[in-house]
Amino acid sequence: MSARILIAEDDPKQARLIQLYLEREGHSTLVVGDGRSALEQCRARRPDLAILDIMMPRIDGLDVCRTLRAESDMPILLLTARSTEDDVLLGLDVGADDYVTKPYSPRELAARVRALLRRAGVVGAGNREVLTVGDLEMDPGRFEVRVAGRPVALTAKEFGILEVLAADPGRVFTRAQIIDKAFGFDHFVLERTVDAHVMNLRRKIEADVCQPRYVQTVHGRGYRLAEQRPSR
Amino acid sequence: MSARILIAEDDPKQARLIQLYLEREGHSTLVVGDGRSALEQCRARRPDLAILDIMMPRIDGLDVCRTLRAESDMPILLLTARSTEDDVLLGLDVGADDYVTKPYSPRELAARVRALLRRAGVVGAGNREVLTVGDLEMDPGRFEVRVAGRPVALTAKEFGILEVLAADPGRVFTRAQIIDKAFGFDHFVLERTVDAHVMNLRRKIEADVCQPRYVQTVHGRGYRLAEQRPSR
DNA sequence: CGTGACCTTCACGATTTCTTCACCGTTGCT
DNA sequence: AGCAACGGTGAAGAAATCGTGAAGGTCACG
Repeated sequence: MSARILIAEDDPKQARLIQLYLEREGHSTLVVGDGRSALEQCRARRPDLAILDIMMPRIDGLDVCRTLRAESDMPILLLTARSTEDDVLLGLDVGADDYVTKPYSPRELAARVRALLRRAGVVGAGNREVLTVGDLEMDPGRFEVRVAGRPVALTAKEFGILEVLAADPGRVFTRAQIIDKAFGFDHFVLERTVDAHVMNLRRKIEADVCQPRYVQTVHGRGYRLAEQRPSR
Repeated sequence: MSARILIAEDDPKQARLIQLYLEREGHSTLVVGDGRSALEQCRARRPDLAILDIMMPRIDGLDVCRTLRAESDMPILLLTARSTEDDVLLGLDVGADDYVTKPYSPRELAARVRALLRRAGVVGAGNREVLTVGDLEMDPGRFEVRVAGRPVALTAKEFGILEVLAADPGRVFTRAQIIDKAFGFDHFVLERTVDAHVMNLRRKIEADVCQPRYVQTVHGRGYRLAEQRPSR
């Protein structure tokens, strides 16, 4: 349960406090004092979670968050100095997974870190939306998929893959992207593994596996979920 | 304290924002991205409250509201993009219980949700209501559970877990979520601990522990309380 | 200060799921 | 057509997940 955590906070006292608490929980920490370092270290070290103060020299936390979010799904927790709603709104808008407003209790911070870490790796944590594509319905909250009303039992990975594809029907995802988004970004598997899952998935949801109606192969690129042409 | 709330909003960011705020208040949410899904999910899941954006694909919020209102008296809150009076009038005319104009503060939204729920008797009743799932009855106010009329003595944790699951039957909860919601946000416990409690719980409420009728395992995800198929 | 209820963790085995591999048919390019 | 890269497929070993019993710890109560 230990993780590598980046702490971006320009006030050394604050940083030390956070560091102390998190290390007591068995995590290893890395402290940086400004936004640019935060960005660099996140890219280089790929921590399991980043804690970003919003007000920082050079690049502010919001920008760092925005940039990071564009590159990865790493869990990000924002520290907002003021508890004005604008800050919170902005933070979430920018893609943060959670926020803590100062002054905070270190205990709360640690708890939220813990919660975020547990949820990391869980696909669709923030994407609990009922998706419908043609005769295919999926409900991430219930871990349920129905084809033409008939429920289908999928495994975790199969569900994850379908979820990724369904997030943007018609768009082609490479195997690398699928592994990243469905399995978690620290998952090391061969790309061919995706093929195996896709096949199992097809066997469960396709009427004719040779002529997939939903999960289609794009030769040399990857897979996609076909947009269903409403036949009416 | 907790209600099941449907959020119909086509902008994922907005949806996530609302979701985060409401879940922090202890509610359980379900997000849909278009009007048709909103209608379907409302009919199928019967949430305690629906939040509808007016501008949505497929069927707009006003129509959804009108239709829902014709079939039930579920509390409905409309999100209107523009704050023109026409919209507001139209919204209320169509049977909405309240409306919030964008841009709104999440705090305000949460407050209105609370008010609506209280008015509807969902939350105000303080969960004095007895939850019934098949032959399982639980009375959170009394800390009492009965299976087929026979009272069963549960420990605090067992009761907490059952309560979390019962808040939204059919929905799958990860062990992390269960720990957060049942034990408290700052409770530090291995996820496997949940298993132990679930087993003890099953031994008390299940006729056949190997074929759980209530608390079911979802491999790779977590646990859920089965929806009981009314054998009509 | 002993007792018992409860919570948490651990360890083992059973089961399910994941991953890889090898073989072969397809596809796309020249 | 011929070639090389690509993807489908089934099987099998590896790994993850879960159920289960038991041990140790904490706390309240008598």
